[in-house]
Amino acid sequence: MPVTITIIYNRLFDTYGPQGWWPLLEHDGSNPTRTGDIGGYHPENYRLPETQRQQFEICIGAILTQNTAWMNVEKALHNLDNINAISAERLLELSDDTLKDAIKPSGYFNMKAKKLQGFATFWLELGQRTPKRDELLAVWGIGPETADCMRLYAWQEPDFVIDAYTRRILEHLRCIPADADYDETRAFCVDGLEPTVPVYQECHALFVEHAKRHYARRPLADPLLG
DNA sequence: AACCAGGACGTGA
DNA sequence: TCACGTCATGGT
Repeated sequence: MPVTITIIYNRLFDTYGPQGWWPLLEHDGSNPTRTGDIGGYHPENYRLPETQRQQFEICIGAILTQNTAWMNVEKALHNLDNINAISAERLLELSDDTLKDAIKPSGYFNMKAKKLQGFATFWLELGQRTPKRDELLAVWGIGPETADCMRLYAWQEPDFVIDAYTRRILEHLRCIPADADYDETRAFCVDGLEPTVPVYQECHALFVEHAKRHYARRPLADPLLG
């Protein structure tokens, strides 16, 4: 009996419950918010984002979190918020040095400053429209995962997100071959899973939560070793 | 104190 | 196509 994505999803959801992604700096507090080291989650509220500001925040967060711990991204987002730069117009008004300084905690600040400026320009050209996946991929600095994150969380389009954690888990469970690429991994996830935005959002977030707990690359420091 | 984090791009073979 | 180097800060 092969392990299907449905079985995995149901077990993860039973274990961890709704994750409330994508985390936002601020949102309607009437909905339950996960407390802990990192705020901003909004379990069971699938109506976010409700403003263009939140939509833009998700997009730049998706860029800033490339190969970077979310905690560091949060610092960068707070810095940008403090200079009122969570908006395409304001972000483009910043000098390179000001922008780099604000996002420094998220690492790769030279690259990411360029990526944010490129995306902000694209955002303004886009207007109110929902970007197609290919349009996002054509923007320098936006690859498959970032594009899917933007569409799934910022624009509520049912694009399944594959990240390193998802690959690691599915490979370990022998659901996909070791050399599976993005699209092959995505095909496994999409096949059999209810193609709705809430399910896709939760599934991605649940993979991350599960991997953080059980798929660390190396064991955590053991006090026995001094 | 090394190891790695919610990737993407440029390069050479 | 593809394997590999580069980008960089901060938590554990």
